[in-house]
Amino acid sequence: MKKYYITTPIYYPSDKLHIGHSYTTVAADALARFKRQTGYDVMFLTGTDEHGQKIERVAKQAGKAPKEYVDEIVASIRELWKLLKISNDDFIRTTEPRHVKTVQKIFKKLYDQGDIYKSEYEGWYCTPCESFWLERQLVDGKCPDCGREVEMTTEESYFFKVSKYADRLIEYINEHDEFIQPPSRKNEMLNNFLLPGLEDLCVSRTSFNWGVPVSFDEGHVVYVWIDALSNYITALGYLSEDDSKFKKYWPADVHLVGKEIIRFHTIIWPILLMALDLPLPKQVFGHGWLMLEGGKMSKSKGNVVDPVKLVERYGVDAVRYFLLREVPFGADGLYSSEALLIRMNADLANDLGNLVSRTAAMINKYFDGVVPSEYESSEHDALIEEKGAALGGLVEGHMNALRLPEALSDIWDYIGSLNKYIDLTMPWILARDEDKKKQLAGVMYHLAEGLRIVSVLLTPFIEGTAKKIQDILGLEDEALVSWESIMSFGKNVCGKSVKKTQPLFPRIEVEKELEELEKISDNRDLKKKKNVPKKQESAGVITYDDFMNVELKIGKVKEAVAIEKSDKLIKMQVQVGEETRQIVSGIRQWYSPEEMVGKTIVVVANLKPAKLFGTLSEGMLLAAESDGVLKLVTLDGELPSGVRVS
RNA sequence: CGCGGGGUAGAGCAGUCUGGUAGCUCGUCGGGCUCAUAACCCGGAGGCCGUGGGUUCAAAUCCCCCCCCCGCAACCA
Repeated sequence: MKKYYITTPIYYPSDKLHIGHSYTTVAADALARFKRQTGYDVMFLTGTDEHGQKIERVAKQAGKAPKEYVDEIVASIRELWKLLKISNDDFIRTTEPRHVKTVQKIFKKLYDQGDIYKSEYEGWYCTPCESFWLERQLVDGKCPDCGREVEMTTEESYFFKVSKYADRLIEYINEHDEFIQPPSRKNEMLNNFLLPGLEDLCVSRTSFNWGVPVSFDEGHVVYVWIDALSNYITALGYLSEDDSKFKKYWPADVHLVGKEIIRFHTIIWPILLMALDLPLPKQVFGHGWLMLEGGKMSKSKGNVVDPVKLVERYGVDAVRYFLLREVPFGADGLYSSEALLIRMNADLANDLGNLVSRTAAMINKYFDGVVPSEYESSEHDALIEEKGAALGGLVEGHMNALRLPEALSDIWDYIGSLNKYIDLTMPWILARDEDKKKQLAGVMYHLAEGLRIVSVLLTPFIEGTAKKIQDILGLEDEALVSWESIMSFGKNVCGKSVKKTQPLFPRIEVEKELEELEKISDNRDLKKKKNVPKKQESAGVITYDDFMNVELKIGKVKEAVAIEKSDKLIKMQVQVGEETRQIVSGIRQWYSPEEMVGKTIVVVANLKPAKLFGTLSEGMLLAAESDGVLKLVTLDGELPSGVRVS
């Protein structure tokens, strides 16, 4: 039996997943299901990438241990995949022992064979900025950001000799056109990263703990990408007692990834595999993103689409269909509620749903619900038969090239042919003449058989709907819905009892529904606002002492300039008592640098300094924002700067 | 000159590699039909292919300049 190993990226559980993640996973699922249908032994892997500084930090903010924090999110991710009918064979978490142990072994192995070596990260260090600088970056030998003294510092780290394998990788990429897909990505990787030359990669960190510990050197954790990428082989049991799956499925046939992480999958990952003396994955496919009107999805833009809500409202098949059909695979697609509703109406309700309805209704009306076995052919049959018999091959071709929208498009082209076939043969006319009963029988048979083929081909994409159609057509026998059974336009449906039906998909009034959605999102915003005070009453209460930990002081803005190249930042020199602080703030949308000068503001004086846009900020100013309007917190009257606010 | 993607009918896109009648879906207008979920089928209208220049018998397509949008990168302490 031929095998097929397909993976999704492992997702980062710092927050709930949005429709973009669902897209990748649904696409991988459709491919996995298709391969199973066509006789492959499939391994479909997904999972979560749970380490790293960011998780450590957000967990802390939530007052939880990292593991506790990710456990909850991972549970919600598993729920989501269940909801979207994802048929993954395994789910790997990078915090599982099976993964951690193997990553440690991999790291050790590479260290022992000399591909990972310990060295020192050396550079000029500016303590307040917490930054390393190269000699050439220094301005007059001082920190280019804050102008203060820097000192030569070194930090211990492990490095991976990626440069050693670069030539081999370039050669491999050039000899295997199918390795990086779509092809435009290949040039991007070669020109931007590989050909200019690779520097050895720093593969350990000492600045945080939430990671896979380096087994032979306490205090170091493995660089998160080495950790994460390894999931594709640790999940198969590589270097474990039972590596039968690894032997069976590796190398992967497809790593499906978002375009933002192609680089890691086509450079670091293959080099890691080369160092381990393992075969490379056959293909890394970087698909595009689902964009929203107004740009990329992101939390800060407040435009994240919750897949759970969509499925609850429209059903899993509508959501799956939309994702797989609407987005050109390999390029960016656009998500909008309107586009989703239009797809549902036009393709699912009108074309497919209605075709099933009218076919079932006619077979019931004219033949008591039984697909006739005896019939006469008509001049329009040939097209339906030929297209029907060829459809499986067309779809298979597209699927093998990962062209999912095109596969669906071809299926819908056939659905269109069936709808047209009804108009051409005009069965309602034939039904008036008893002599034409056999011609009518021929029409019914072709429609039912055509729909049988459609239902089989739809299975990997929208299984629920496919099963419904098969139920209506009375196709209980597995042999009648097998892949082999649709390779020819046969008489498979003859004699089957066809049920009367309810519509497969409702027609939705787009305008009304959009208004409805608008209301719902308004309500949601209201709820959010109402919830805030409640929280503070309970868990969020702080003591007086807690509050006094925050040192708020009066400050006067002496100078203010916009930071060039940044849209939002203003750099200010603020007088706080005796000292002058540099504060960087993202308020340019609301205040110009000129109007900031002379303002009396409230400053958080004991905030840890941080770098924004490469510029040091020693504190933060208070302001309030609502619905896109931001107002500074200022003083009602005059007081000297430096005075404590409490 | 940071990197990349894009500007084609009212909307969303294909066509550009390999020049030769500008195409698809939705919408819109008109017609047909009544088996069906106001659905289905047919037809029409609607495009200086971002601007300007060049190559060519011929440019959406190749070359050059410019304009605009978006994403990435750096950030909204």
